[in-house]
Amino acid sequence: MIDLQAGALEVAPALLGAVLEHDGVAVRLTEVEAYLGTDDPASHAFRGPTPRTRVMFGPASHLYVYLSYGMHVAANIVCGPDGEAAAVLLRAGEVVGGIELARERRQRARRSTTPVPDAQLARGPGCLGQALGLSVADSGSTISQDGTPAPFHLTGGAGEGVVLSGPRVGVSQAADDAYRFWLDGEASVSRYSRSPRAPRLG
DNA sequence: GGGGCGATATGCT
DNA sequence: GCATATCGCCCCG
Repeated sequence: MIDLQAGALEVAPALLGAVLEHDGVAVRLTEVEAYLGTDDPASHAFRGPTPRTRVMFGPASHLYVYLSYGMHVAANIVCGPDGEAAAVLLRAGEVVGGIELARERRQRARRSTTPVPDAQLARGPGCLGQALGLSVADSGSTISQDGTPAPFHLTGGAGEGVVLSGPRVGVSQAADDAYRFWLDGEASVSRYSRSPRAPRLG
């Protein structure tokens, strides 16, 4: 059982290997990123609460979902104490349950009909959101770890496999902090891509 | 594996 | 109003 009330830098690596289940599909998390809150210029919470980011400021064990580029949904697990806007972005995972349903959802969200390899069904934040069938309406949903009825269930995690870390993907602020964590050797881990707006490495 | 672009809610000015 | 966005996909070498 993962202590989601801990800080994002502690929760993020602990989530690797954990399985998140929702609406018929289960994903084993292989890649995540920590976002620290109002102290973190890359976090959506940096400039204080807004209607969209309100849930990040609430208690842990809830989901923060937002729309990206008008067509992708990305999901974060809210962590830290109530009032602190810590969260962990779910970047990628391996579909370990409901794979047929995940395929259908991904296929429907795509324009082309070229088949998606199984390892890529939840590779990337937008793809993971599609595989789980998420929408922004799921923002604020509760996550259960003990079997209590809830729209989202989290099991396992904490200490399996080799955890590597590096800079977060696509962030222009604090672009050199190693707040991205992933499991070594997993095919479902997305390729690293630095934000074009991030300052050049010195 | 690099480059270009879609398609739109959000939040600042 | 408008720049931006925790992206993904296709096309081209």
